[in-house]
Amino acid sequence: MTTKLPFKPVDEQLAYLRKGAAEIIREEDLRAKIEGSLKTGKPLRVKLGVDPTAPDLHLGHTVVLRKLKHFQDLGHTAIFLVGDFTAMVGDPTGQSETRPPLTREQVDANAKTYLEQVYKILSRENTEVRYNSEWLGKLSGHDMIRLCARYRLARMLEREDFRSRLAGNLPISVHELLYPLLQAYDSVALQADIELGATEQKFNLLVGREIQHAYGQPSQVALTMPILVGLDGQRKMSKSLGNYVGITEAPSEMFGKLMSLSDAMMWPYFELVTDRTPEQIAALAAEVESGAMHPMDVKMFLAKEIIAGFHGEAAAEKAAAEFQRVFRDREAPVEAPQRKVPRGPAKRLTAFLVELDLAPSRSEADRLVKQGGVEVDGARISDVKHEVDLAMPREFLLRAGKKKFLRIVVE
RNA sequence: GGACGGGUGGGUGAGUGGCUAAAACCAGCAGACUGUAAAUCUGCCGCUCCUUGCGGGCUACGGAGGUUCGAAUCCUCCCCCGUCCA
Repeated sequence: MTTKLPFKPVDEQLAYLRKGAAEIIREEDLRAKIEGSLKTGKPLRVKLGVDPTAPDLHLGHTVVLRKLKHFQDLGHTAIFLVGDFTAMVGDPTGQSETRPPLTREQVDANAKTYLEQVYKILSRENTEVRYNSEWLGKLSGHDMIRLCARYRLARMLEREDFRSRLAGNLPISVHELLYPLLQAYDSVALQADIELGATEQKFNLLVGREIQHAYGQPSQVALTMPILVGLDGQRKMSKSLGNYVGITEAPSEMFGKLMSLSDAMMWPYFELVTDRTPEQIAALAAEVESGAMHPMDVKMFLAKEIIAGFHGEAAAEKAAAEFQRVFRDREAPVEAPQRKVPRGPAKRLTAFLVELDLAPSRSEADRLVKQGGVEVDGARISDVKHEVDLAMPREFLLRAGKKKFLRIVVE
């Protein structure tokens, strides 16, 4: 036995890939493709396309990236497709309204930041990064018409967001209909064997299957991942809803956010954003159920594990310790972010809060103080007229609301 | 091109001349209770000024003008969305 087997057995691969997946269309096809690659020794081409619209990734984005990594782990080819061309079209998926297209500069800048973050999950060396302007930018008018001729309007309008917008008398621009076709054409150009996406991408992925077929290629397998519900436990994690955990956020920040998850919500998180196996997760759930473990402790595992993935073990431990100290033991944080302030005459506390970005407006600061949400060195200040003495160099801890702390250094 | 309906605060959505900074609900924020969870309760929820008061000023109902002592509400023009017909 000198030849090293590049791929694991079919069933083992399948089990690994199935983990956390919402749907695999069709699973038989996936099995066949894996078998084929075992025979020929050729890795499968797995495509994940992203719109470089939001350059700040959050945990929601990592769900599908993690699945791509799984393919990578198994020795297949991860194709990270930057939809630089399609971003300028604006993907309507999941949007209740037309998305504003981006300019070339925005797209380039976003793509760059995007990739840096992506490599926190994917292996840099083994990822094939492509830009779809490479082929979409070269399509002639004739090519476009040929592409459009391959699909039917009625089928296009079956898509949920088109249908509901139509029903709700909301605008649909014609170019939005092109988006699924262009995405499908990407699969043709890349000769994708598998395309990944969130469940909301299902329609687009299926169009890919049909278009590939129309262009004489075998249809890709569509593998969808569930959408990660945000911290509010209600809606999809997204930056604009503010219910997200950014992957570049500070460990302590992440920790606080993850701990604010409801108990029930931590299970999907274990499943979708950690590497625990379904069996391990089930075992934990059983322990919580039986009372052998406190849900909060389990949630702390979760938080630590996620943070360790982005910031390392040590940082995760530190964040956990700090969390315990501040919130469980109600002590002052050791590591509140510091802010240096020049010496000067005394200042209204409310004005000071706005200046430090602890409140968006003077009125808001006023409310915060009146409602007892502001503390200086642990002492609640509820007098709106309170003035902060900045005459002499000194240090104090300022708290605004539940989570915001700043160590103020007057110099 | 024609006929008709519509555009209100972060969202849904009331409101047809003063009592409306604009109902209600959702979201959000703060406090209490907790495990910074959830649930619950209480309060807040445009900006700004101060004498922090059921206080003053400013801004706001697609845009611009106009009528009026007074406009989200009436008029004119414009922009945007949808429906039906072609």
